[in-house]
Amino acid sequence: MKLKLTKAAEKKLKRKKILSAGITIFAEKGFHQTKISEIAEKADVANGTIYRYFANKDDLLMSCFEEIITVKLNEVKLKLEKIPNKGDKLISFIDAHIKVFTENPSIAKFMILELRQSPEFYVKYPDFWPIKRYLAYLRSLCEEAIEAGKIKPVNPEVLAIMIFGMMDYVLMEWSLTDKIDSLENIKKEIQKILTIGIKN
Amino acid sequence: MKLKLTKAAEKKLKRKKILSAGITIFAEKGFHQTKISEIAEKADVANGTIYRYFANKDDLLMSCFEEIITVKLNEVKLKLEKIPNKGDKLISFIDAHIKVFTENPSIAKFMILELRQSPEFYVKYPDFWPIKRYLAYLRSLCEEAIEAGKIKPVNPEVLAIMIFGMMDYVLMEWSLTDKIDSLENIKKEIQKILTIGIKN
DNA sequence: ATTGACTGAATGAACGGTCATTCATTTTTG
DNA sequence: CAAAAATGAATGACCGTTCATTCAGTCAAT
Repeated sequence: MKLKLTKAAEKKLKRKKILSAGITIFAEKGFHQTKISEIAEKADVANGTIYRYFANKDDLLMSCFEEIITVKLNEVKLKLEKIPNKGDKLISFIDAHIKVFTENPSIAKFMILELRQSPEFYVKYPDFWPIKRYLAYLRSLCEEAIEAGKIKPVNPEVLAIMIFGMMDYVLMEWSLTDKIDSLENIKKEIQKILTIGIKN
Repeated sequence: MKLKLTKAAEKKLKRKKILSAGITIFAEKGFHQTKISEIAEKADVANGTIYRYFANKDDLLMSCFEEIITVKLNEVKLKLEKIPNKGDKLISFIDAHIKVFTENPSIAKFMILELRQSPEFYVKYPDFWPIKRYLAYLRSLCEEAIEAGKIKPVNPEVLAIMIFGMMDYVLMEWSLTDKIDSLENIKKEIQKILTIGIKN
């Protein structure tokens, strides 16, 4: 028996297919090196079809971000929900972040490389910047940890940005070279440095 | 009396002029949004002249990086030379880095934004990646501090990447928004967190 | 059950604007 | 007056986007 899908469901499915192809190819080649025609081919649709789902190439990229951030933020939240004490979540965040963003290679590459290349879009569409939601969540973890007295009363905004930036760059180096340590070691090192500092 | 320059000196001067125009305009608009003709105009040369000094647009961008990194790395080194004890340099690095990369707005923007957008070039020309020299210096500071017993024996490679990435992202947020604290506060916060950690 | 008109999705060839790059010519230099 | 350097108009490749056309599914009428 062939599954019968409603029209709306089919549309959503095709949209997802284009997004998924976009994520893969943007990750592989970067925004400017990626041709719409390549994404179309990978998604098994015609060039023009993409424009029935997305206004233009910019919009497609931003939608890919949106998609990934939504999915990944939920995954991270889910992982951290299991931790009973609110104040303890911050340190586990590093764990969850690394897991969630490295388990699928093409998504990892998309986030790590494409995101880095996107101040161009940050400047263009500041209101739709999807990372803001992710950073806001991280900041809320910092605030909770401070309130719980688990960590020192530093500026939560700055701390969140520091943690995110640090992991972003570490993961970029990790994904582009093979000289750097294993992720497991990196994770431990980051957690250690962040919690107790480097001072002897 | 008009200064007489040798041919070689004049050539170097024109090269610098093009580089300086490149840095300014790349910083303003990003690589892909910048037209060679704009750089030519700013540098007061013809389009074609640029191609007598640089192989192509990629090469020009990479040379701009090269130029900035060389100059700025020297400035940072100079600042840190004044610190007598080798082990103490690492914490002052944060100070020097922020000063050197924010004192000239267009250079700051170039480094902070253009560098972020360049994994594309990192992948294309890994051997010429100029940031490597900067990171290598930072790593050597970490190693010295460890040897001197000033900081805990963490992995210096990872620590250098963490510090660089952290500052890169913080400076990007700082340069693109006005919500974030003053640089002076940010600097202190980073140094505090890095030295003594966040744990209560 | 068959027909055929209707609808909106999908198509992909073609368009058009944009630059990076070239090179025949001019200008400068020594 | 060579030779080298600089010029900038012209070239042509590239690719995002469009839109006239095709196609597939739906359904009302017979």
